Amino acid sequence: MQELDDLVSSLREDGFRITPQRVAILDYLLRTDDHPSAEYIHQVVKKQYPMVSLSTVYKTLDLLKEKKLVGEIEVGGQTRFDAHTDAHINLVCMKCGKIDDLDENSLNEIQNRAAKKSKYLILKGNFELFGYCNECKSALS
Amino acid sequence: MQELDDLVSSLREDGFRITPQRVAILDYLLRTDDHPSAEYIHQVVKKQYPMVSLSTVYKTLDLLKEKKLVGEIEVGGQTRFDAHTDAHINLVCMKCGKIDDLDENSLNEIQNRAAKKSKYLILKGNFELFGYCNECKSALS
DNA sequence: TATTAGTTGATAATGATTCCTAATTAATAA
DNA sequence: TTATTAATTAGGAATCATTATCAACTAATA
Ligand SMILES: [Mn+2]
Ligand SMILES: [Mn+2]
Ligand SMILES: [Zn+2]
Ligand SMILES: [Zn+2]
Repeated sequence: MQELDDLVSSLREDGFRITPQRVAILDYLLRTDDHPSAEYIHQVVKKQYPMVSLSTVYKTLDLLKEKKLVGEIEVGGQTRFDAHTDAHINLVCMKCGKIDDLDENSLNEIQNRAAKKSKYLILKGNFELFGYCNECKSALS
Repeated sequence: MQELDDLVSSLREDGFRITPQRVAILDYLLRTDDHPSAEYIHQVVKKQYPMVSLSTVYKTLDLLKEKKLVGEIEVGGQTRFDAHTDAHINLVCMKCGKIDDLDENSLNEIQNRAAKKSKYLILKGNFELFGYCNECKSALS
């Protein structure tokens, strides 16, 4: 994938070492829209690279967050990660735990207006809607 | 305060027991706009009611969440609470940890539009902007 | 005032995340 | 290609916010 190669090159240019662990984690994050937890990323990546440790997953995620290649949202006491870095809505199903993305044009404008009104220097925004997904709401007790 | 009395009455009508601990915790949440953590609520309430335990703070917060009298946002690995239950933006300072409220009319409309587009049954929304508050951005290294 | 089911306080358990460090290895140049 | 070395990793221990447990207490009711 072109995007993966570009990002890997840019990490190397920034002086970071390119390890198979880092590439595998970034590759998975770029391919999925699952909003996986660190634990889940570990399970997935281990299938292809059984040597990857959970510690390395956490450290790689820290690196990718710092480089703004992934975002994070905290849900139910754990952090879920997302390589979809434009401002968007995350729909969180409170029953099955699924998280879906939803584009919403007005978010950037809201963010700019908020920066002006509040005098905060805004670095990122998280927009979360909690409820039941289409499947889970049908199966409500 | 009238609002406190009304809410206490409504809790009693729902069959919950009215204890001094519960009243003190709800009273503090209604008076502050601090977005306190459970630990912080415990510190504050203990000054007036030294017998309140942290366990009780957590259990009371569960009750108030269930009754939708308080909302919660997860920030930096801990939960912060808010009796301001209308849809609004929470501005989170990543340096000093302060959280400010900011009203934004379009949020309810966004939420309705998202419910239609996604087919989710939406139960609540959290809108968080992260950055540096006016004081902290001036003091940036 | 007695009854009793709901509530509390103290403490243990849990679990996601962070910390620590010896062993490994990606990157560079001889 | 091989040697050098500082960055990175793996694995386990530590942390800490939250949840679970349960005997003692008490708000509500009659
Ligand atoms: Mn997303
Ligand atoms: Mn708020
Ligand atoms: Zn669902
Ligand atoms: Zn600040």
